[in-house]
Amino acid sequence: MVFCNTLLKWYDLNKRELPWRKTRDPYVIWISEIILQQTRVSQGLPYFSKFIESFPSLLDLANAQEEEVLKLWQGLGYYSRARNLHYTAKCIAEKYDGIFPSNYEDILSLKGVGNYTAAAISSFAFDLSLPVVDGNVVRVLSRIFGVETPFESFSGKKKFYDLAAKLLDNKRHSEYNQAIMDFGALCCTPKIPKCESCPFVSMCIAYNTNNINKLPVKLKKIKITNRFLNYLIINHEEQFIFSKINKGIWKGMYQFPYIEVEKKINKNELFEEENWKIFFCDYKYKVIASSKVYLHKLSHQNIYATFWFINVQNLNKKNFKCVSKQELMQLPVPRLIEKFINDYKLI
DNA sequence: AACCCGTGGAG
DNA sequence: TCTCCAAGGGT
Repeated sequence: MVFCNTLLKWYDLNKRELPWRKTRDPYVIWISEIILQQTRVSQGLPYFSKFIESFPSLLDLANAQEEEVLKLWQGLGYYSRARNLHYTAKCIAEKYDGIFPSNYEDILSLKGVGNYTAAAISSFAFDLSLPVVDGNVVRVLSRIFGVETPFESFSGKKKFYDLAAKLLDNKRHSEYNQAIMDFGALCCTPKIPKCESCPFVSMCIAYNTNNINKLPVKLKKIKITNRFLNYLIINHEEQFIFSKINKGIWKGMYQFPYIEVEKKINKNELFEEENWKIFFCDYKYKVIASSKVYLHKLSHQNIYATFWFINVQNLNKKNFKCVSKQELMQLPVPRLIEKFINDYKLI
């Protein structure tokens, strides 16, 4: 009880003005929560504005094409969020008659909505008494209450959810949930937290045992693989070969055809690659130039990408999807492709 | 359970 | 340059 009173007092003085806090429209709150998954407010804010402007209501989103949604998401990353968002909008339009579900179980069942997001929507839009447990909450609770169990583990999840539920204010749930996340984002930050102005220093176990930098305990060490992609920039009769990606992390977006190789190789080795030969089989082609090597760092991959400018004399355009510069600009592309296009002023 | 998924900013 | 990681979720 002392905890939530202190927290709410801090919030009254320090809270951020954020556009999605001005509404109780579950659609708008849902959009904001999906955008903010693993994403900083400063990065997500402009996307939120664009998104709501383009799709003011759930039915606007449901009636859109997936490509439009991905185009608006371009540059934000984790593109499955955009695909799931669109899928779920259509699902709500059909299954729930366009009315956003108002109970926790139904909200949780939506694709792209997990424990955190379901609790957030339930709390912020419908004032249900559910604690949110996100990265901020885990960090704040682990430090103040000295919880050393990693949140990723099963027992860790139970500990943090139990503790969060116990601390939840029984009147101002929604504000309490906003407060603890703002507190984590502004005061109890991952690096160099502002302990000198923290209202919980006297009771904070991490602070008083000099363990601020050790909490929260995290398990996962992700493994990063290197990939070597050679994109083929084939401009034929004012059009580029440019096709839709049908699987993987960039599914639904577009890119140039590419030849992937196992390791860093030189030009002559590349031209002797089996996949290179298969791609160009009967074509008369000439390699005009190549780009620098782009290093594109993803969460699980380092992509080393080279773009090869190639002229093909006898290209059979029926075998490829070709688009004009104007069409290309309208299509959703991963950041890597966008950077290349900008660098070479293809558009 | 363990591993997968983007991008950019801070330090 | 390098590491960490941010309003997590799906498989």
